[in-house]
Amino acid sequence: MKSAVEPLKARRIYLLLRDRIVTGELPPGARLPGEPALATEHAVSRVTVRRALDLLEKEGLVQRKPGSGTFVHDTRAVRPIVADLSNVLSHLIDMGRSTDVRLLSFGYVVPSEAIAASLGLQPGERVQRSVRVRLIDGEPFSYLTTHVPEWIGLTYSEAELAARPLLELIERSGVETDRATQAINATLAGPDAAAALDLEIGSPLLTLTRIVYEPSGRGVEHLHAQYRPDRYSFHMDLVRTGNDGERRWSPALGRPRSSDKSKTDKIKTEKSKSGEKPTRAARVIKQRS
Amino acid sequence: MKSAVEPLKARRIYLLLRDRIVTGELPPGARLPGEPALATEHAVSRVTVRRALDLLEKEGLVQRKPGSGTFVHDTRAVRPIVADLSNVLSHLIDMGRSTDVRLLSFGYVVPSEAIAASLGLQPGERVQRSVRVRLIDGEPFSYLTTHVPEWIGLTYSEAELAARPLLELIERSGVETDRATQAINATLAGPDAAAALDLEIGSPLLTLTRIVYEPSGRGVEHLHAQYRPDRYSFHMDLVRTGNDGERRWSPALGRPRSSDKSKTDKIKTEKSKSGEKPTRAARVIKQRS
DNA sequence: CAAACCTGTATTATGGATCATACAGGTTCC
DNA sequence: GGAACCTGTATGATCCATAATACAGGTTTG
Repeated sequence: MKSAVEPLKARRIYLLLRDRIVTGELPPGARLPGEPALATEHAVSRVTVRRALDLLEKEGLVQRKPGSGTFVHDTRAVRPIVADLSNVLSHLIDMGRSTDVRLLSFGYVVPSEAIAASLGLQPGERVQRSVRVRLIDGEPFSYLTTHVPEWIGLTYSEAELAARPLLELIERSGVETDRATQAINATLAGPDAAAALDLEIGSPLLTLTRIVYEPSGRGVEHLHAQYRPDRYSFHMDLVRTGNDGERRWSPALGRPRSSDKSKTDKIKTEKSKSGEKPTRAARVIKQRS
Repeated sequence: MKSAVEPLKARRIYLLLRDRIVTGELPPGARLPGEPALATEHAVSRVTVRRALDLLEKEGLVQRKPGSGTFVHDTRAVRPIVADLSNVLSHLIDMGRSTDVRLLSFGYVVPSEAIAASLGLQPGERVQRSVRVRLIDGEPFSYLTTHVPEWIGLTYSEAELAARPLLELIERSGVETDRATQAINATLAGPDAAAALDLEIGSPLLTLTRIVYEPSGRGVEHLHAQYRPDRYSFHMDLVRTGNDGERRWSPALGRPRSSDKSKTDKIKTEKSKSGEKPTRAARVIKQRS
C-alpha cells in the first residue's frame, strides 16, 4: 500500500503560516518564531522551514532581518471587502471604489447534467457559458462562471455581457426574476481560477452558487462564483427571533449597522499607488456593481 | 538561484482535474482522457497521472473501469448537510439524525488582541476558551472554537458546556443576548482542525465567525467555526426586493422551501441503531441543536 | 565585551517522487 | 477474431525535497 500523495512539507508550513497571518493571529509587526523553533514545532528540518519562509517573503507577507528575526510585514493591511447576504457590495459603491470586469470566456455549450437540471433544461439543450473576473481597484477578487439558457443568451452580445450586469440583460430580454437559491461553500483553487485571481493552485476559495428562477419556476441563470477569502467575505447582522426556550437567529434586514468601532469596519479608501500595475491589454470594461 | 518550491506534480494534476469536474466542464458520467493522453498533455509520466487519479478515486469523484476508462462519478455519494443562515440544522432534526459534541479543550486564557477587541475586553482580561467538535451520525463536520468573558464562563462547569448549548448557558447566567454579527469565509485546515475533522492539512474549510452581543453592546461570545465543505454548507432562498432599476436580493425568511414536506420541528429522541458505533471513550455527550 | 539569540550559507546523505519502459488482462469496435 | 484502445502492475534509474550538521556573521541584552 503506497502512502497517499501528500503536499510538500515546505508548502504545508507555508500555508499554515500564511493562514495565521491573514487571519490576524499573527498581527502585522509581530515576530514569528525562530527558524529552529518552527523546525522542531513542525517536526521538519530547518532547511524546509526556510523554504516556507522564502515563499512568504517572496509574497511580501513577511520581512526577514538577519540576526534579528522574521516579522509580519505591516503595510500588508488589505482588509477583505465585505459583502452582505445578497452579495451586494454596497460599501464599495458608496466609497467610490471602482470595479472592473474582465471577460475571459464566452460561448455556447451543452452544459453538464447538474447545471442542465438546475436550469430545468432538456437533455442536449445548449446554454451560454461565460467566465468573468471581477477586480476592485485593479486587484482580482472573484472568478465568476455563469450559465444561461441559450434562448436568453442570444438576446445580448458578448460586448454587452462584458459591459452590463448579467441579471440586467436577462431581465431586458423580457424574463421576470423573482426568486433565487444560493449556497455558500469552500473549495481549492484550480489552475484557471488560480491564474485569474493571481493565486497559487490549491489556495482556499469561498464559493457561492446561485440559481435564479423566473416565476414559472424555470431557472434562468446559474452562477458559480469563487472569491479570494483575503479580499472578500460575507457579512451579516443577526437578531434574536426564537421564542423563550428557542435560541435562534435571523438575519437583520436593511443596511448592516456597522458595529460601533469594531475594527472590521475600517476600510482604507485610498491606495495611492495607482497606475503602477497596468492591467493586461485584453478586454477590460468598467462596470458598476 | 534555487528553483521555487512547486507543488507535487501529482497533486497539481489532481487539482486540475478536480476543478474541471466541479465546474461542470467534465459532467458526471463523462469519460476523461486516458492516462497516456493525460500524461503527454501535462508532460508527466503515466505513473504521476495515476497518482492524481488515485486521489480523485479516493475522494469519490471518479470511478475507474479497467479496460474501459475513468469516468466522473454520477451520484455524489455524500450530500452535504444544509444549514440555513442562522446556522440552524433544521433539516437534521427533522430527519432524526443525531449530533454529538466532543469537548476537546477547556480552559481560561488571555485572548489574542483581535478577540479581546471584539469582546470589548480590557488588556490582560481573561476569557474562557473551549474547542469542540460536532459530529453527525458519528462523522465530524465542524470544529468550534469559542471565547467567552471569564465572568460569564465561571457560571457553568466544563461538564455543562459539553452537555448544553453554549448560548443557553450564557443566558442562564443572566446575560441577555439580542444581536450578533457574523462573517463567512474560507481557509485552509491547520493541524488541529485537520485532525479533528479527519482531513489532511491544507484541505479547504468553510469558516463562520460570530460575535454575540448583549444589549449594552458588550460582546459575550466569540465563535469561530470551521466546517468541512463536503459535509456542510450554507443555503438560503432569496427574493427580489430592489425597486425598478435596482437588482437586489434579500434572504427569504421563514423555513427554506426546499423540501415540501417540511414538517414542524419533529425532534426524534431515539436513534434506533444505537450502540453500533461506539464512539471513542473520551467525553462524548449527546446534545440537542 | 560576551553570551545567546537570530538569519544566511554550505555540506553530505537519504528517501520519496518521478520517469521511462515493459507486460498482463479487460473492453470496445470493426 | 483481431486491432486498438483502456487500466493495473512491476521494474530500475534518476532527480529533487528533505534531513542532519556545521559554521559565518549580525542583533540583542546584560
